[in-house]
Amino acid sequence: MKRAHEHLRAALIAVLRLLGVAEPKVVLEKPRDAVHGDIATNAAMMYAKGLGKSPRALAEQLTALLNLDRKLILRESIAGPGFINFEFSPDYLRSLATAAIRQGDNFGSDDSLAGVRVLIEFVSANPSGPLNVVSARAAAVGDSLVRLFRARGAQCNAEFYVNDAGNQIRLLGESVLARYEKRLGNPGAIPEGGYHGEYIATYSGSLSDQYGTRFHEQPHDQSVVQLGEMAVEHFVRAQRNSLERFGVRFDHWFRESELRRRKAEWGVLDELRRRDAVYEKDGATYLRTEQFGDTQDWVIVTSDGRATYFLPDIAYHLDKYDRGYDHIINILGPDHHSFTSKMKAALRALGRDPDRLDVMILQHVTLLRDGEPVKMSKRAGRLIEMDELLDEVGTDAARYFFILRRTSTPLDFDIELAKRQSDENPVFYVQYAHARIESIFRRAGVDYPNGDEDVSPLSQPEELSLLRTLRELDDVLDETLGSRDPHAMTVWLRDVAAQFHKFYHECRVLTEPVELQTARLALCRATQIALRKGLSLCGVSAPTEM
RNA sequence: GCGCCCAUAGCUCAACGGGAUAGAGCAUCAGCCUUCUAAGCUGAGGGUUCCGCGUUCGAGUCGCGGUGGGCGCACCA
Repeated sequence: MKRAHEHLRAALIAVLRLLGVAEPKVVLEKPRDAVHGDIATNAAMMYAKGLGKSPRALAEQLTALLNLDRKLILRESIAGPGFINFEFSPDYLRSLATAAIRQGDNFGSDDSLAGVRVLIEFVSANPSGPLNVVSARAAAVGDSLVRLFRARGAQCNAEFYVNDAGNQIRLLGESVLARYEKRLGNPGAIPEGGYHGEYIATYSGSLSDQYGTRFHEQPHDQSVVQLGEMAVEHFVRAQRNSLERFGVRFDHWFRESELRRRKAEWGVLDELRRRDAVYEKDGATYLRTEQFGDTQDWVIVTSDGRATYFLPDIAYHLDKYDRGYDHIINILGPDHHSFTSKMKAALRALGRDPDRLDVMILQHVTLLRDGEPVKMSKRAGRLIEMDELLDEVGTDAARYFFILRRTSTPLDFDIELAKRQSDENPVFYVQYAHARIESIFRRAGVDYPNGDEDVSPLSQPEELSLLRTLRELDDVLDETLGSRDPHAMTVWLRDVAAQFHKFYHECRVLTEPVELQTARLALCRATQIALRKGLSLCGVSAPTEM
């Protein structure tokens, strides 16, 4: 889908070389205003000074020397301070329709990232309760990124880090046991820092039904350990179910307990010591993160000899590095601001290249109901859970809404708006375009076009604009992968749907003579393929009827 | 106090490594269905891109300094 761009770039570079530019860098961009054409370059303005010419004079010279394939680029013109604007040939645009039909589900995909290994860690919620809405946002963003990387042929893995070790799991066990004892009518108190959520009580209840008084009778410590482990498995399973329901599947659930079993955190400590990156103070062991670029030093071993969370986390990231990924991407919630500088400093201290690690911090999700903030679910005392949200608005609307804004901005999620089936709802606008196309095929009673159609009758402005927009999927993939943010996909989908609705309004399909009808059916089919592809990259369905 | 993120139309947001007259949707107002889904389309109004200085042919975009908001700054995870 880059044929015209690649051709133009090569032609411009050749001409600039001819004029004496040693290593020309050519920037091609889409003009903001469509009247300026399809592709613009500022090359004449960039190199005018160096070549001792005025930008416009250089632009004249460049265009005179350019040897362009008119099947791809129809014409060029010089404008403004020295821009050169190029216009796609209509034949090139039309060829995109049949190409899309032949590519089908592979439309927009290529192997430009073949051989690149990418690891994306996301959600990684504590296994002590159900997933909340921030986790849901992370799931939507992370999974879409995985799909986008794979569309470019990268070997991309999704990973969930399970914090199933350490003090918090003991607290979880204590909390479950306390609720369990209460249920049996025995005294039991949730410890300080323990878990009070109602889901703990629900889970404890199911235990007393299933196991009777067993955990009351055996030694306290044994019960705490067992119940902690059982609760972890219970909540991990529940989280996995919620995520699968959301269309999100992880390749690997990485267990912190596995690291601890290998004593990986202590191996890291040894290596840090060897590199003289730690010191003792007040009985605790500090990592010299400040020396390696953070704003402060951090404790990695407490004065009573326990590793803090940070140490096994370093071990975990070292493990990611050792697995040989080219890009290691973390998607974290808004309460992890300190993570990036901290972890990069630790990696630097260990002699690793911190640039391989890319940390995306997601901003908050504010749930609204008709504009009013909702903090608690109907069942009191608890944040809204991901499952409750899915019950109300469904997977499609939820996934789309979560990537509708850039990850760097807080997201207002209006539950009533997401449920509303109207023009205010951006998901339905896009899905409606897809369903509308299907209804044409239903009504026509014809087979889908196979890509051999003669599309030369397509010449209306609406038809050509639609084709231009379809081509841009390629640019959208570049952008989403570069920014590690799928949000641009929703902008493009809206644009495709809008261009289609305009076409639909201006151009009839089924009532036209057969040549035109055939060409327009091909265009409709290409649009449908593009919409389905874009939606599937977001994990959203493309309904054929609405 | 230190750090990260954000600030664009009444509201929610776009604007692809700096580009030409800053665009959509919602809301408001005015139109369009005996013809393929009106969950749609067309048009109108609406802006000192938070402020100031700087960098340059050119700044919403980059730099510095402010202002306002969000969030972090544990021998918790």
